[in-house]
Amino acid sequence: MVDLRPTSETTRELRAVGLRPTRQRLALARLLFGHGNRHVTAESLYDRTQETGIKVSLATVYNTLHQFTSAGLLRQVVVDSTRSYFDTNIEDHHHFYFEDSGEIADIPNDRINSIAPTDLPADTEISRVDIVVRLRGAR
Amino acid sequence: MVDLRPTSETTRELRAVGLRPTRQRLALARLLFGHGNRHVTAESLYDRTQETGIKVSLATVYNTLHQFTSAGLLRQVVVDSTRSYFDTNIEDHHHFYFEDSGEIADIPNDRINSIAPTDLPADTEISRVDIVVRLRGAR
DNA sequence: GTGTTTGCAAAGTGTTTGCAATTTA
DNA sequence: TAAATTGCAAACACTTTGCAAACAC
Repeated sequence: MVDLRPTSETTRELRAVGLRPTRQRLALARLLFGHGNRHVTAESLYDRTQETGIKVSLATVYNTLHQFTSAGLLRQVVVDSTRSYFDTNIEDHHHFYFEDSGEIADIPNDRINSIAPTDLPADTEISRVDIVVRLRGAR
Repeated sequence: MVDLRPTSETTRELRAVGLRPTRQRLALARLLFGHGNRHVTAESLYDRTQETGIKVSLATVYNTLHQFTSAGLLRQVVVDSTRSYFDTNIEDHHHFYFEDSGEIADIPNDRINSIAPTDLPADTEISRVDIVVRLRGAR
């Protein structure tokens, strides 16, 4: 017998990457992917769930962010050695980091990803090139 | 009366940046600056003090690394959101990060530091541009 | 029903801090 | 001796984990 229940877009996307579409994962996915590119920390995402009335624990937010990252739905951004940032934009691009506020933003019209150092150490391959333009001042 | 005690190079350098040349700071400075460029974490530097028989606490290693950084003798490198790395090379340059081992190395013949995004957000100025080439494989 | 996921609280990791004792100048 | 520095242990911030209860299929 075929399952005829309505299946949302998000439900399908989670299934597509092998994750059960649980209530918590669906809610987090909608927060993350429903409104353009986002840069979040576990804490900031958890805060949004609380404001929105979503019932989920902080531990589950951490776990879910990592599961989404492993599944290729998110990318982790390293700019600060005290917090982990996650980016919903998984395309090749780089970041501004606002030192004063701790915020992150994608560098628009990013033309600097053609960097490919030729002299790599023996037996290594590039996993990724991260460029962070650290800014002082507004925002 | 003039102080005629022998004053080492390191002693003078510490005084020059306004830090009292204490036994601990001298020993750490010698470990850090005595043998070419180094990339250390507080823990790795502390381990070296223990091997070398230098008596210093881990808290002092942390404090000293930050004091040296504020004084411009070290540069902090962000590559991993769990550990803080410090680099004795304070010139403008970038890094390889060996994901497998957690090690850092300067990118040799670094010709990629001329990146200066033109479209900066309003009222900001560049504090620094960090480029990390993340590698998988050997080392 | 069976295996997966969740939530909680406890444990973990790297780092910072308060303060008395020590050292430097 | 006055001020700066150290070491210790306790506190901290962020993150991960163990396990029983809840959930998805």
